[in-house]
Amino acid sequence: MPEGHTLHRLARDQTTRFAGRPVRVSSPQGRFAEGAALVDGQVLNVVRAHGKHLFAVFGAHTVHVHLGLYGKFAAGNGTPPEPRGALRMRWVGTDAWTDLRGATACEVLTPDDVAGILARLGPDPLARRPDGSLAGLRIARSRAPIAGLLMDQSVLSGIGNVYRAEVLFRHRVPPYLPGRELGPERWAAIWADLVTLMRAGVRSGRIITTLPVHRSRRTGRVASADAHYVYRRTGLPCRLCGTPVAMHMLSSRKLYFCPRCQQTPIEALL
DNA sequence: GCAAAATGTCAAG
DNA sequence: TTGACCTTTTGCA
Repeated sequence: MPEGHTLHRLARDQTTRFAGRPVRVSSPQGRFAEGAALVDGQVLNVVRAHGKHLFAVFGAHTVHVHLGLYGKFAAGNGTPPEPRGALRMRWVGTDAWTDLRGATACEVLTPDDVAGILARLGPDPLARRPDGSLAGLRIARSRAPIAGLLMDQSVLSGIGNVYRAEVLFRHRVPPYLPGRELGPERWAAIWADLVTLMRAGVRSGRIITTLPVHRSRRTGRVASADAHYVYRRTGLPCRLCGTPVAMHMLSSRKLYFCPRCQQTPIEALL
């Protein structure tokens, strides 16, 4: 589930489990063999996330991982399992191991390379001191639909298709509204909401946007079918107004929204 | 047992 | 705008 919350959670966990000690790094699949050799046996300093990018610092070498659509880490304690399938990268620490498969990017970078990537990324709601003002300026100058801008990692980073759809619904924003028509107050509210939602996502490891409405009285849990307002709910009734949830393709990604709750005020009056 | 889909990005045209 | 990339999971026969 690689939106920003996943990467920040991974950074935190991997730092806890591996940092401060040497890590055996290998690439059973072979595709990362050269990179692995550069850092194998080195002490891991820290793992950090910015948006959907993960940076594991081994002295002057940084392992950069981008999970893309399919990438996934598996992890455990004790002896790692026999390598199976396309295992791009394996870490083995003193009592912990982790396996990476399917990532779009897994490479060793210099500090300059890392700075170059960070320079291309917009502010991250999961930063220690979140500041959405730069993203707000970009949005206020753009004619592009807000639904597209939210997914643009150079405008703000870490938002994927789920948070995009859900936050627009939560604020009743029409997805095609041009960025310049959003207004600063609405942007401030959206940004603050993203900070809250994504921090909750780091804690739980899931994207739940419907709390507290759909939490079970008995167990306090949210069923996966109840975790979202519109994401992947095409044709199902909107949880607020009952209108069937709509799905459009926008820039070849699926965009989910409620055509009634997310109308512009003027359209709503017609 | 196989096809399709999945939370993403980049390069080619 | 379209396809390539990469792997696992889900859903249908």
